[in-house]
Order: sequence, then C-alpha cells, then structure tokens
Amino acid sequence: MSAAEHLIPGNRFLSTLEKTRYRNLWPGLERIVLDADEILYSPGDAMTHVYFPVDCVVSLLCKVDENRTVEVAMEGNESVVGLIFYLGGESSRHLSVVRDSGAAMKLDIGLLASCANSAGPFRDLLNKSVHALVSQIVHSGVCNRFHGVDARLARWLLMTRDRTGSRTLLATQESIARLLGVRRSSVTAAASGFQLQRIIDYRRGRIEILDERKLHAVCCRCYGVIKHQYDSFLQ
Amino acid sequence: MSAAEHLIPGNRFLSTLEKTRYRNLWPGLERIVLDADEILYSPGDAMTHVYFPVDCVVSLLCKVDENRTVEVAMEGNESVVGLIFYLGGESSRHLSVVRDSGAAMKLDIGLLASCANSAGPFRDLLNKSVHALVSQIVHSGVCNRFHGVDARLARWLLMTRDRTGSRTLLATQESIARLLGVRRSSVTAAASGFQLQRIIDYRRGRIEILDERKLHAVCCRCYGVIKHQYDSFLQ
DNA sequence: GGCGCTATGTGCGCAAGCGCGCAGACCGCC
DNA sequence: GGCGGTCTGCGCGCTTGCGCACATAGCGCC
Repeated sequence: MSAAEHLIPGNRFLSTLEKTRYRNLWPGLERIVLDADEILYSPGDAMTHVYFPVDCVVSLLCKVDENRTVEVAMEGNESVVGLIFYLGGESSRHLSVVRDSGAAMKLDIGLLASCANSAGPFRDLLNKSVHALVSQIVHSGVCNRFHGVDARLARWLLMTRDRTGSRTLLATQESIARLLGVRRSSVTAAASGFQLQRIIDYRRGRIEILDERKLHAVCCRCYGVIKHQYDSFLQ
Repeated sequence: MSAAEHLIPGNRFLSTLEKTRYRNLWPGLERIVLDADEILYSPGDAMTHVYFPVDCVVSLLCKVDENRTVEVAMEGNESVVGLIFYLGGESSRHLSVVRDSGAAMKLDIGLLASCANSAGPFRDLLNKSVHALVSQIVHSGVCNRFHGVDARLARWLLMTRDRTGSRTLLATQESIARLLGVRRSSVTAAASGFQLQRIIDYRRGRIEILDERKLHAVCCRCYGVIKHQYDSFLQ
C-alpha cells in the first residue's frame, strides 16, 4: 500500500496536492501518531520536520506571562504544522503543542525545502497555507479581544470539531480556559448555559456537541471567516 | 543618481539586501510619496505592487464590525508592504491603509515574483520578513487582549516613532482610539497621565515624545519582542 | 477679532470579566 | 465500598473599560 492511499482521507493539504499529480513529497512522508501534550516546536529549537495532521490537533501558543500561555491558532487536518515558522530560518520562535492526540504525516524539512525550491503546485499550496494561517491568527486575535466568552467558546468547539472530525471532544473547562486566556469559571458559566440550551453535553473532560446549528448561532462570524480561508483552496 | 543611492538610508529591507550585492530588483524600484489615508490594498482587489516604506507608516487593518476597524500590524521602513498577502494569490484579503504620509519605493509584483522565484538572499529576506510580520501580528493580538490601555498606547507610540524616525507624531486621540480598538476617552485618560508625568506632550493631533525612557518603562514587553524580531535580521 | 469646527476633558451608570476561595460532584482505583 | 484526586458550580468584591453625553479649549479662517 502506497503512502498515497493512506492519506487520501487524511490531511486536506496532501489530498489537495495529490490532485495535481505532484508526487515528489511522498517517498519522504512517514505516518506517525502524536501524543497529547507533545511539544513539536519550542522557541529556539532547531526544526527538523513538519507535520501534516490527519486527526490530531496542534495548538500554536504564545506566552503572555509566567502563568499564562494562550492559543493563537489551531492546526489540524487543513494545515502544515511548522511551515510558517520554518520560513524565517532553521529554528522556531514559537511554541507548538499537540492538544489532541492522533495520526499525522511527518516530513523532513530538508525535503520540504528542496521541493519548495522550485515553482509549482506544492509551493503555491504552501504559500496559500501561510496566508490562511495568518488570517486565522489575525481573526483569532480580534475575536479574543472583542467577542464574549460564549462566542469564543462556540468558535473553539466548532473549530476543534472540524479538525478532529468528531462530535465528542476531550477537554476540561480548565484546559479550555487556559487556551482562551480566561478564567475557568467564565468557561463554566458559558458551558453551563450551552448545556441548559441542549447545545452541548459534558462531563469531566468530555464534551459532546448535541446541536451544531445552535452552536453556529451563538458563534461569531470569525468562525466562518477563518474556515472560508481554508475551504477556498483546499479540497 | 542611481536608485541605490536613494534607498541606503531609507528602507531597512532594501538596505540589508544591498549588502548582499543583490541588485536584480533595483531597475524596477520607483520612489514615490504615499499620502495619508491612501488605501494600498482592499479585500478582493488585485495586487499590482508592493511597497518598501522609507518614512511613511502603513496600517494593516481588520474589520471587527460595521463601525470598528482595528490595527493588527504596523508597517514602516522595516517592512515590505503587501508581501504577505500576495502569497496566497493575486488578490488581497486584507486592508492596508497609509497612516502617516511619506516616501516609499514601489515595485511591480511581477518583478518581485520572478526575483523570488529562485533561491537566494532576496527570497531569504522575504521569508524572514513574513516571519517577523507574523510575530508582530501574534504579539499585537495578545497585547491587545491582555494589557491595559496605558501599556498599549506606549507601545503604539514607540513603534510609530521607530518607523517614522521622528519624536513628533501626527495623530489625534480619536484616531489612535480607533486603531487600538478602545474608546477615545480611554486614550484621553492614558494620554493625560503621560502628559502629567512629562512623558509626552500633545496638542490637537500633534504628539511629542519627551521622555523615551519613561515610555519604555510604562510599555509592556511586547514592544521589545516585536522589535527584536526585525532587528535580528535587518541592518 | 470673532465664528465654527474639531480635539480634548470629564462624568455617569453599566456590563464583562478577574482573582480568589470553597463546596459539591463525579470517577477511577485499591 | 470507601478514599482521593480532579473536575465543576458558585459567590464575593473589585477593576477595567464601555457607551453615552456634554462642557471646554485650541486653531484655522474669513
């Protein structure tokens, strides 16, 4: 079984690339499993690989102060993790951590660089991915600044759902609060409200989305804007 | 007089590029003056040029709602305006507006693309510029979310100062408030405090920085983090 | 010199969210 | 079955910043 057959239902970047019949990358792709809380890149670390998530979710984090580290972007099956911070040199300046464990394709950064070296569908897709991630970062920042906790929690749930492909998410209110940069009790309040409206159901670190339509209604437009950026060029 | 002689004391990207003896770009560079409030890119517009600011300042803006549009990044002599949003295709998805009028070098995007097509110092610098801008966007977002108006105003003043090269800035409290995404009276309060401490002096749209050291003390670390990203690879 | 526009100063009530602390509830495990 | 750790519910006072409105002051212009 070739690498291609593995990844068709997996990472959307690779699926899209496949349609262009571009195959230089495939011999270098290795399927692995990423565990939760695994640190992919840490500021100053040499970057040796990039990752194409299949059903894991990776958080791009930014340290605020000694006890706060917030999520500035969420990467999953639509993304190439590590790409953007590879641009500036061999080392990362940012922190990427696996939030939900799952499968991913791993690629040596040397092969990535040599394939990206010449113009073509691969480089085009990489550029568009950078663009989309930047848009996500912009809109996350704006959303976190101007929208209430309810809307942000809804966006977070929907974005996570899209990336794992599952209506059931594993996350405590405490962990969500850390990522959103709010108090745990603010998440409790929002989540309790959602529970009452039968939008979600949860118990001890397990959240189930019951009514996606209502979730969209609570959510701000940021979700749609971010999603559209990816959908516009990915399969 | 060649283009080179013009730009040595001007745009830091071009100055840094000049040291590598890379000169393919120069025939295409045209010195122009950008006026305040000029819109360089608007969502959906075709992008035909990029700009290397000399002493003008360009705001990258994001629309929040009908009556709010906030600044997500500030670009000046350290930057290549338009680069990042050119990556994803021929049209911009974001809004770039000239905030402070001044000189800039203008370059056709076709020439940019053909020069960036082959590996070399130019492409390296472009990549690092993208990286630095992304870092700026990340830290602006975090700063706007977690830090008080005082610290953010101080950061904004220092960043603008760095880009214009002048201790005197032209901006009303109203315009600053719109960019920071806060009420005008919040800016008034912060600015009045600074005035009392003899950090700045202002009158009707004209702000003078009196004591840069004190301004640094009020400011959060975000300023230094963002600045370091650029200083680490630019002359 | 006076008019008018625009920039700045200030006050008020209000809402969201913070930091803290504690109580209760759930679940795994021995 | 009982214990302990973790996750969730909730209450308290407090700070920051919002939205609005109105008063004053500086500056350009005729």
